[in-house]
Amino acid sequence: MLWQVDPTAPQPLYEQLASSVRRAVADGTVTIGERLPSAKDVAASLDVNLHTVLRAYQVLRDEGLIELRRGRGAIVTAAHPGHARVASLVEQLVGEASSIGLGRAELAKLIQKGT
Amino acid sequence: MLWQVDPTAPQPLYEQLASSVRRAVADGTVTIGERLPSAKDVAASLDVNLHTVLRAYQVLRDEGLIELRRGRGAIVTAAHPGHARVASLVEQLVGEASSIGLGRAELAKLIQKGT
DNA sequence: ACCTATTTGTCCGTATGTATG
DNA sequence: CCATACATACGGACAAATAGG
Repeated sequence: MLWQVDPTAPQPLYEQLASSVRRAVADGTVTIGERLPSAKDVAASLDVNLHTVLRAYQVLRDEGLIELRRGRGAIVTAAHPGHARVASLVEQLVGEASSIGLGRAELAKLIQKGT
Repeated sequence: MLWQVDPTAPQPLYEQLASSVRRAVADGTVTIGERLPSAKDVAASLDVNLHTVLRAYQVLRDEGLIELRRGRGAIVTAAHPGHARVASLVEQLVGEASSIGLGRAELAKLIQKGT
């Protein structure tokens, strides 16, 4: 896959790295079930710090696009970044809402009304 | 406010720090508009690393509980952690959904159905 | 069952940048 | 102009989970 990083760009490196993965997933360069190269390898090949790559991976995990596990690496779990993000947010939202006593029906109303 | 950290606990330090703030907000020890002590001060007083405190603050920002700004610090923006989190998620969700062509009505249906 | 290598997770330290006051 | 405070990036160290021999 294509990794693009430009140290002079206004966006942080970790965000550029995350975008590279999102782009690759979006255009089918990498597909569900595939494993991304280890953060160490990416860092070495791009000459950026290991932590910077790990941070990008964690961003993508929070978006629901990949799954991260020690010893295993980063596995792509969704085909469309946008959909994965929405699905992830819905899941989190339903969980958090229930913890303050809001069910799906109340949530639906709340969203439809516009806060 | 009360900062509790236990290096031997299973939870990460940054999560323990975030919990301390959540607790303080929940019980009214700190209120909306108040500023949390600078990450540097917290780090020094608890003898933890600056980044660990900053990470905790960033978690709380993602939850919608505080606002972070360079030079200004961390300002509490919500009275109830749970509500802030839900509101933050709703806001993000509506935004992300619209970027993939989903409006509030479709979202509401999607949430009500249960994935 | 054991050991080793791999890979992410956390924490520490340092340096520099950027926005605020 | 200068001090404050968060943001990013680099580096190193160790822990924990996984996979494979």
